Amino acid sequence: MTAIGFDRHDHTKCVTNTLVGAERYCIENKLKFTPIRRRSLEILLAEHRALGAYDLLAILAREGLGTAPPVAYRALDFLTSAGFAHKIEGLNAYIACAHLGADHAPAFLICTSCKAVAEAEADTTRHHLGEVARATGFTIRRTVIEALGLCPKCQPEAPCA
Amino acid sequence: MTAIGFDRHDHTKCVTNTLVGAERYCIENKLKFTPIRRRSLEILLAEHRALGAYDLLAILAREGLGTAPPVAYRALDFLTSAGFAHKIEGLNAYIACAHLGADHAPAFLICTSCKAVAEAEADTTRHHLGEVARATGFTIRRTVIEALGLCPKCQPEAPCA
DNA sequence: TTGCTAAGTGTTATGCTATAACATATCAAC
DNA sequence: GTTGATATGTTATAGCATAACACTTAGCAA
Repeated sequence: MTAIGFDRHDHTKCVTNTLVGAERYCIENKLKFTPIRRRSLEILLAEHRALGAYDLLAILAREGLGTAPPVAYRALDFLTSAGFAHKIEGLNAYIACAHLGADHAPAFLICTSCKAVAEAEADTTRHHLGEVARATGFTIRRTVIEALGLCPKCQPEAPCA
Repeated sequence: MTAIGFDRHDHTKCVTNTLVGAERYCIENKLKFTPIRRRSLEILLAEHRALGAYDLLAILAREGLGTAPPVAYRALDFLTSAGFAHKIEGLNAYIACAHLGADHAPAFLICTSCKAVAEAEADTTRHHLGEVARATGFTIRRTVIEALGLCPKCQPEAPCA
């Protein structure tokens, strides 16, 4: 398992790959990757950090792409539906998907200090929850798996570098 | 593992046990189990369903126990801090703890149709997330593990009884 | 071309969720 | 009975999200 987010990595590649992948996915599935949607994904991709809908809106507004809340929420709905972004329920915030293409149950490690987010795959967890669900007759639509705490950089003994 | 919530069980016992347990815990830890706090827990315990803060407030208001939002949020803060209740992040709602006393990482199966909630223990999941956390140097404070979907009663082919 | 349809966008208004801030009350310890 | 800590009452406001409706654009068919 890999957890993209806290480790060093080639972020330019990370951004490009996701944008290219999203573009291809949209063509294949006849979805419209409009300027607002594309720019919203770019903004979320800029850092591995969770962004509130109104934070996103503020940036879009600065760039003349829309001023009212629905603009941001529509873009976020599109991105999350398509699997290009995820909502972090524990923060009421959004983040670009770090494993685009995988049909996945994402799990997140969320730093409550600097809001950095690492995305991991949650297969094991999913199986575990799946067992309980089967036993009780429950049908799972979506899983929310989040660990809130402190990232390596924000540990008490080693303050943010 | 058990998942309290969807199965038939002696709910009167379930309520009484939790209230008695909460009372004992408060005495042992010198916490004040005031009328508002006690009544709030009773209200959450009434059903294995998630209740919004304002739903709780409406009931408290009807009974003359407070009218402004902070009343409900303070009670909920107390109950969740003490481990008597949990917040369901996926619904922005609250539910009484079904495993009082256990130092636990709860996992929830949440019916998006009728809002029934089953609480299970998430030891396996916790271990799994713990592994990833250790590998990346992340310190976990709290885990949110929720599966959203349909409960046995709300399955498409068998509408709510 | 024209017109139809579906999807996307612009905008206003509103509702739900949560907390800040400050005044008042209660209670236990000294 | 004063002090200090905790709980409660109250007003106001901040933050998150969506309903509803008008307008526009793109694609397709007659």
